[in-house]
Amino acid sequence: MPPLDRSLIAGLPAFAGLTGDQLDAILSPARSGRFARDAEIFGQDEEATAFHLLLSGHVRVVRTSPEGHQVIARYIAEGELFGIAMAMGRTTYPASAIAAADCVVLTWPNAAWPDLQARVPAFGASALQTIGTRLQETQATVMEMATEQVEQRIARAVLRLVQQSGRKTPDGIEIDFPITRQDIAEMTGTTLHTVSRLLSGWEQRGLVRGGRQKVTVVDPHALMLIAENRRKG
Amino acid sequence: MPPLDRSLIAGLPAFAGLTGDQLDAILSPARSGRFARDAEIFGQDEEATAFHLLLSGHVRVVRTSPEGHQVIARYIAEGELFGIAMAMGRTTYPASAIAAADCVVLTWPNAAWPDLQARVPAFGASALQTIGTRLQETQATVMEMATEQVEQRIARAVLRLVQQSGRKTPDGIEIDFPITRQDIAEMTGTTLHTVSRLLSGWEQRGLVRGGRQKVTVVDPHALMLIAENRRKG
DNA sequence: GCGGCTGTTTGCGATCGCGCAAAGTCATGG
DNA sequence: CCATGACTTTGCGCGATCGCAAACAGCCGC
Repeated sequence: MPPLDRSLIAGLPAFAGLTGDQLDAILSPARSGRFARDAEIFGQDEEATAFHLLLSGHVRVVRTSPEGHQVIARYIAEGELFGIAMAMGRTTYPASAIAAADCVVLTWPNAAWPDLQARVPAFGASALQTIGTRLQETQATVMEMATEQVEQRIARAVLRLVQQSGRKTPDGIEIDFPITRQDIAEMTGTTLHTVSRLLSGWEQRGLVRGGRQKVTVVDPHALMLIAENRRKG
Repeated sequence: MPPLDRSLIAGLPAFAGLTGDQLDAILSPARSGRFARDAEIFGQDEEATAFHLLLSGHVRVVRTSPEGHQVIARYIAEGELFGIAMAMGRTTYPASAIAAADCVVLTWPNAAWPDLQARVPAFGASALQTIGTRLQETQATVMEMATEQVEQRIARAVLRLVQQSGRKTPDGIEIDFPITRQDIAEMTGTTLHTVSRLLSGWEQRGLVRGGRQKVTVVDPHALMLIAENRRKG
């Protein structure tokens, strides 16, 4: 494996303020790998042998129920840790991680964790914070699913995607990795039919532009209004 | 404040295998407090100044949306940590904690965290694991809300409550703190009317026995069947 | 350039669960 | 012992969303 350069991670918020030595300590047990789109980085219920950081690309974290239903727990953006099941005492991954686009991933064997945490305490803190933030976000998702209409949830999901991975185009802001209606349905707990219908409606009203595996937001403000549109309560 | 005795926490799984000195180190910055039923232990969006451990009683963790909707994120059982927002870098509590029954709570000021973690590394690991487990559970909740019918979700919620806080009675296993239909609705993302209807139905079929702020499970196995009853997929 | 595949759109009927409304019923305090 | 309030039950109608089915459309490889 080639030696990894600290410039790979020096700019990441997770490692802000670390010394060069610390960066090297972090990188020395790491390996980097490439994953083509749709490749599985790790699978649900597989033995959790490593944890990961996404250098470039997009990763979809998917949970599959015993009945075969899939739910997209989240998309991982560049610079984020993922697959840190082991940090919380699990021996298997609770979800699968799929490359939503071509990816470059840093991987550490779990065995490196104690030493890393000892040598770079900020790394452990970063992991704790990552998990904590996700807990928050996941609970926010629960609230949405409990209290909001499908249209609001989809609006929120699209806005989140655009915010996380938006790319400006002449038409508006588009999500810069391929995403299907089915994917959006699996993020919001609905069906691709309903997503398609809603998006079509928005497109007719000029809020978004659709396309094959593509969504472009033309009028984010209008989407925000839809997301906030209270009904119950 | 009275000196706290290590026997308070010596038996808790979170502190298994610690020495007496470590237990004392953990307890020395802690204070204990009592909360009557329905008292607020901390409130959502309040400044997070402390973290807590439930010694006895039951605590309900509630999130309220800007529109005023309430969702019960979880019930805290005896021996569990809660309100550890600060560990993940937050300055305010993301939810309220209400005593669902009379409670005894240990409280540590946030300032004690770094020292504790240094002196008793297992304490930090315990916190990380607690958060990790909750993330798992919360994601499981998202899956349920995305893929299951209301009846299944209620069955699951009741089973979880019974498992966590069940008490045997001649009639069956009852939840050993007061819980309303409204509470169950807020756990499962539905309305108290629907919960009431479903529970009435179950009662007629002899699966449960209802009562004012009380649910007794007569036939857990049948409830499990309902919970697993696949429909979609 | 042409299948064939994958993803998208749309119609329609069924239904689950909600919202509203009103009537019980149990516990508590005066 | 009764009044009061909190909790629960139940009926009814409606609407959002699903499930099924079928037609369409962009993209890839041959």
